[in-house]
Amino acid sequence: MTKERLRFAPSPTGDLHIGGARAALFNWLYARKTGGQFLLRIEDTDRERSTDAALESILSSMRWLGMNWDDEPVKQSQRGELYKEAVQKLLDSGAAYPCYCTKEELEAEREHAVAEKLDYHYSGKCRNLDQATRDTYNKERKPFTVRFRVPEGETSFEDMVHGETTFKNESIGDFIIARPDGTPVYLLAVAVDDADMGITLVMRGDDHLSNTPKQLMLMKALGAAQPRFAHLPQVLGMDKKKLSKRHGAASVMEYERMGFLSDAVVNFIALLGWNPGDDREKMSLDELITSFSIDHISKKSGVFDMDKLEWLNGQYLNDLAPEELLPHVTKLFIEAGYLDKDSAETRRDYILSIIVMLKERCRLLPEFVEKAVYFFNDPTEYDAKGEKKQFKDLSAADRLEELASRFELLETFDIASTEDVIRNYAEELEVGAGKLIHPTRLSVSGVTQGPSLFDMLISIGKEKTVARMKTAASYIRNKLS
RNA sequence: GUCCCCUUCGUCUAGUGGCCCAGGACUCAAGGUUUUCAUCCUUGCAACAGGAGUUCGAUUCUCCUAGGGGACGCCA
Repeated sequence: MTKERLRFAPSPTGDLHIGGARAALFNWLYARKTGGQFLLRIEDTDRERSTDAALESILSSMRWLGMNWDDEPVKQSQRGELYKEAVQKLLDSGAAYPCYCTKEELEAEREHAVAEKLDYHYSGKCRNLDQATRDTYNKERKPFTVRFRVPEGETSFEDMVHGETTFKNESIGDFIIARPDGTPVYLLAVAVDDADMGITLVMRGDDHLSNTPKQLMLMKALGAAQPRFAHLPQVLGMDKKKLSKRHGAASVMEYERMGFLSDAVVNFIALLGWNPGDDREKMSLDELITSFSIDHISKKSGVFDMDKLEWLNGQYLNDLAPEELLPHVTKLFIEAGYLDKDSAETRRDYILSIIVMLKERCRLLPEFVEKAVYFFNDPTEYDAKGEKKQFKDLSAADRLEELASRFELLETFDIASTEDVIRNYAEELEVGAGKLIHPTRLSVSGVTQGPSLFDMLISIGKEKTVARMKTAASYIRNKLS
């Protein structure tokens, strides 16, 4: 069996879209699974909208997601000759013809059809022009586009996800394949490139389903081998409309910025319109490769559910070893001003301990920053609700001060000793330990929730713990006097 | 308008004629664990678009209707 050759063909007019990323991923997975080739083709024939920056952004998103490609990416803008030859070949064989209709004329035709509620196709006005007329037009240097002469009959193909799909050719009007300046139009470029690149399987969005017969006809007329097709369902936003900027985040880059892990994003995207055939949800890249199969691709378009992505990301965050999280979290801490580069080195163990305490409490990377403030800064204010409950009278201040001084006397400030202090004092006061734990937490962290109090205290250290408790005590006295 | 595609819980989905008064996951709700929060565990709510067939039997097959999407560009 010959090796499969697949391709992803983005047009560099913006960042890598979630839908595009999914198409790329499926192609990549299939290529890697079958030991085939995964090629990149940059569809930049629209010079107006294509930019190098967009191309770079797309490539970097692909790298971030963990996809690599074989060979150098092919750029359509550099293959003008190839398309010209193909157009000439089609012209010579009579499979295509020059069309001298102007944009205005065509526009009028179209408007007329719409007004009359008629099915619009190109009228075929220039289809059977005699040679004499063409000669005169050419002598006048009348600009012309090249149109493909759609043959009679029907075009059908076996789509690997939709099954046999048939189009009547009469429902397809003669379409333009080259502009007056000789540049090719999408349909032609794709047909020529897929043939030239030896693509064996085209996997792309199902918005291309009705383009497929046109490409097939072109390839046939060109005498090229035809690839197989697999059309992927659309990715929709929560409102069931095509995912776009208005849905908040439509590009891969935005998810990176929001603090998602690439593995979680890939995993989630893979499950959009595909399933492994069993109940697995959290899957590594390798698992995805071995499990991937086209017959588990869905026909139904799917909604991008951010809640589920966040949940998945939380699973990844929680399952990752602290060491693996270290670079990500350190970077964010530096950005937040908690650390500088040097102290990040020396305080490695401290950061690691914070990660251990917080990772099961976070779903997104940036949550580490907000949840870790008090590991770096003294609280500047106290949670309002907590304050109302824990700092409501002078005895709260007394207790904090008493605890602080008992902590101060401790020779070893560890989990066992701090817990002893709290529990013993609670017993003396004949109250539950919670009565001391909650105010202590609030005084040291400023918030009412977080990791185990004792873990937190020893991590912050005796000195700071004591100081913060004393500060809180005088804060209470001040407020109540 | 014409052609093509699609239709299972709010969402992602399993299901290829009996195992389905439809299973899993997210969300939500309730309970348990926990010093708090989170994690984790348990339980619950919640769907085969509608109608005709075919069949002993349809979520699964056929047809029709409705709804949604795509194409009909000198955009890709």
